[in-house]
Amino acid sequence: MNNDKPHTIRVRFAPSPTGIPHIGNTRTALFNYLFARASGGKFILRIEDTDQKRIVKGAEEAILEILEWLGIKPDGSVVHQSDRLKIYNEHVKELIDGKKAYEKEGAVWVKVPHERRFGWTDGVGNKKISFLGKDVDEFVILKSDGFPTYHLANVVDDHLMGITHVIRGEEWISSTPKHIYLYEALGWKDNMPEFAHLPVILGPDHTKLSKRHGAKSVLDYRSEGFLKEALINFMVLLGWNPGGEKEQFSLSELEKIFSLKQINTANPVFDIKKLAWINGVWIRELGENDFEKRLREFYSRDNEVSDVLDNKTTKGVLLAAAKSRMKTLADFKPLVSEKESKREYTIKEIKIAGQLLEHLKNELGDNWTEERLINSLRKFNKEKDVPFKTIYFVLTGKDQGLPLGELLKIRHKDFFINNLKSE
RNA sequence: GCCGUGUUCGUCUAGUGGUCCAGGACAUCGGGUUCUCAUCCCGAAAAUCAGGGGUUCGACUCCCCUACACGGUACCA
Repeated sequence: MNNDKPHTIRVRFAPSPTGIPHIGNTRTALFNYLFARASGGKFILRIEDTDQKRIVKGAEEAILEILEWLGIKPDGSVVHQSDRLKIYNEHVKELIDGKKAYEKEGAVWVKVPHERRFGWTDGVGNKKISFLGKDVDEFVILKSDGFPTYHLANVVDDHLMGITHVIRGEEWISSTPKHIYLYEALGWKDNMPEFAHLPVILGPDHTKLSKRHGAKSVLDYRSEGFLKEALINFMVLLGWNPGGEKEQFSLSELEKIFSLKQINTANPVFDIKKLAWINGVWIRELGENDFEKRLREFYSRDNEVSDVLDNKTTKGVLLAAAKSRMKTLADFKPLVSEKESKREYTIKEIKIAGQLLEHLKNELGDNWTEERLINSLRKFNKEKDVPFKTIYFVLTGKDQGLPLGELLKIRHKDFFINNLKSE
């Protein structure tokens, strides 16, 4: 099976369904996927459900949904290790028969020769890593519950599935000598995969990324209004850089230019500010129809926002005006909501509101157009020496927001008049 | 403790012996455009290249040591 097309690159993403993958784990999937696409190879999804006790309900569904949403589609069908117990058992037996493994305390163990040295050239950083056999602990390959451990199942599957490159997190570096030994013991030494270990993402405090500081899943980010394009762009730039000064990359672009050689060896620190920035970049990149589609998906259960989007006559101006003012899709509602909380007017502002109301009545009468409005506000600004910042506030009840011209089109003059009357 | 890996502006990074008294981006600060806020444009500040030894005519780039960080040290993955 592994020899049918020896030159085809095959990689796999092998998560265990013990929780919803956070952004770091998802980045591992992304890198595998990109490497496969960039080299014309295959990207396989394998669920490593060998630890029955720690399986979390819904975790596998979440993994699938993440890949689906991101557009990182696995090739072929999903493999479950729990379906392959017989295969692992056969290999365990082979190892026992060959005196490479032994039973002890109800489990099957392997001990690597102490005098040996196990080394490889890592695909990340292209550097040699090696361990002395004496530093590799004796380990279990088959647990007493009949399930294999990662070490055994991983090696057997990678070999049988013809995996050519094992791209995984750096927490596996010290296990790699065990894996190399297993390949040898099973007689597969001559077509071992290449190993590439990705540096893990650190939180802002330089400790391992955890829930506390942003190790959320991409599903969490999605519900906060982040775009998949931005998440992909952000993840790929954590530890990978093609060398130029370009910062914005689409998935399809990455599928062409990605390379393992350009992955850094140091641990990057997660920076939410940069994620927010790149998300804004991608929002501004959206065409009007696509922008509306994303908003409708995001606000599918919000009637107020849906109603606003249903108004065909104002939708165009609204979307155009909102787009440059958003970092996430969640920023849209505060921009358009009538119910948005307004702060208290100061005494001075109340006075100005009254004056402005008089001014506009005299200047505009019932004929409010954008041009007439702005011109008369300019006049008010000059005559009364009231800064536009204040004018904007007394007209809208907010310190910032959409431009007045757009607001006139969307909400009409009564909106302004009511704000000038209220205090 | 032991084993492994890493260390360039606050952060992401460019840089593979001379073109680097170190370039870009985010964030920060200042300015311009402007009806607010953004967008956009311009500019500033920000790294004695972790520290110390070598090697070399010459080191951010090669070697060694130290410090620190991260990973591993489970019948978890």
